[in-house]
Amino acid sequence: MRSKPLPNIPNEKPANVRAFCGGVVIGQLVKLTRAQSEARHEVPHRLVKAPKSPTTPERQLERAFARHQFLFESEKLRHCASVPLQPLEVEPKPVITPKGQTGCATVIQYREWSDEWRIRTQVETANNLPPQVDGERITETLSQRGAKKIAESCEYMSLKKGGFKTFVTGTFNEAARARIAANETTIQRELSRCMDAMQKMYQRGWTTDKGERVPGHTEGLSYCWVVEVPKNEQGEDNPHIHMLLGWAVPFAQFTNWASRIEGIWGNGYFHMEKIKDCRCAGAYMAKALGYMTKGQEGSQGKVRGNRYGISEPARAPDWVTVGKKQLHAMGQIIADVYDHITQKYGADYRERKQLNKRLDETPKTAKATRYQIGKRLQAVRDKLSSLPIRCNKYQVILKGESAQRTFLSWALGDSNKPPEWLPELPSELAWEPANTPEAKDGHYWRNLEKAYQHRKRQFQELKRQRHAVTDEVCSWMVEQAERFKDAACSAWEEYAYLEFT
DNA sequence: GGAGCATGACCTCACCACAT
DNA sequence: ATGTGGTGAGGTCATGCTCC
Repeated sequence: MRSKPLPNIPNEKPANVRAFCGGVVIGQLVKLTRAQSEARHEVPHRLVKAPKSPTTPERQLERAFARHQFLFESEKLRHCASVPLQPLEVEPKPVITPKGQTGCATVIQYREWSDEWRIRTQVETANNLPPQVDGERITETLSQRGAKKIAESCEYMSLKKGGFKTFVTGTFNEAARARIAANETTIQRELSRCMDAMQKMYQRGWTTDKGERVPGHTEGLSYCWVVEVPKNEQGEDNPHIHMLLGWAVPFAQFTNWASRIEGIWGNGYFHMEKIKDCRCAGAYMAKALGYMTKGQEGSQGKVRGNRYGISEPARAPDWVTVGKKQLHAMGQIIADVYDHITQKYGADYRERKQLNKRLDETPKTAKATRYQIGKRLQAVRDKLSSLPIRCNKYQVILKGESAQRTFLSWALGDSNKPPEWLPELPSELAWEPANTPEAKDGHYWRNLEKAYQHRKRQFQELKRQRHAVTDEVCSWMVEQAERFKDAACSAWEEYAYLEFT
């Protein structure tokens, strides 16, 4: 029986093969061709003339390999029987960071607009300088961060401000394209000029062509735009922008309003479309920017300047740190929760991923199939979003105050049975938040102190050998040490002030 | 996956001047 | 009163590496 092809069976240059098996050198066997082999069988003084089914070199080779395999396996078994196996560490020991450890902490944050709590570990990163940034800013793709900011803005607007209300597609006419190509202007510059004017119109109000006065707004205009530069059929750059506006007007004013804004744009078409379901604005944008969620492969067209923009009122406020505690066991606790969630709901996450992929691969024309996939996808999404928790290896996000309370009291070692979205917590893993780490617990201060101690030792050493140096050098050393101490102290004050006030 | 880090490029904002 | 545009001050963004 041959389960898999034999390795290294030479086809053309068999003489090169030198594999040891059962005392036979395979190369020599293979050297014999079928004709040679048959000739050998036809020796005159043998009773049996050439056999009907001669043992071919291939067959011999197979046998040799089988024998070798057998010997090898039995040798392995013998070895395993005589040498006892080392016990494997099945359950790794929980990692608990000692209290008072420098440079790491548990951070508790809150985001009001989504009513979410985030508990994460924070570690001071290596003090690496970021790369130098200079020259023109040219981007080829929308960054992950940009896509995230846009998605968050849509969510924020939907939850807090009634959502974006108008979807805009703006194009550039030939003259504008030529000016962009000639570096006379940038897309962003054109946009900011337009947004400046629109912002003023929004806040000051305006008069319709029928003489009707439309009052302005006290708050700023919410908007969010993204640039896209696909190639047209002739292979030329065809830049255009997609924009979401938190501004809509009654139907009677719409035409006048839209043509007025198109006038402000002045670079070509500025197509405005009322968003029917304001909570789905994010979907509009995602649809317009198919690539937004599709990783970073390939170029999406070169853009000089920024690739997207979000006005201040439309920006989703960031997380606010409400507490900073000892790291202690929190890193391990988060890792355990992540393990638990991926195990318990793994099937759902996998299904979501699979359905997303299938939806992506299904052509737009197959409406019925797409509808079916979409329906199942929605069901899985709903199921997952009904969980009060989501997490990755380094952070846990909890929806609402009660989930946050449940999580924290569980992490602190509450003996009550945890909800199904949390694992059992071994008692030795209970989190001890202890005292809040201060700036002094960071690497920065520790290093500063170390450096000062080093200088001090250097100086004392020199002082002991004073006879070896001149008074001048000695006083210079004193001055240096003192100067360093002053610099360190003032740097410390500045640092502590920045960090905690 | 998310965030800190430093920095240049370029944008946004508030305000002002001027035209209609 | 409204529209338009200029200006300086201050704000935002992208970038790559690193860590967990």
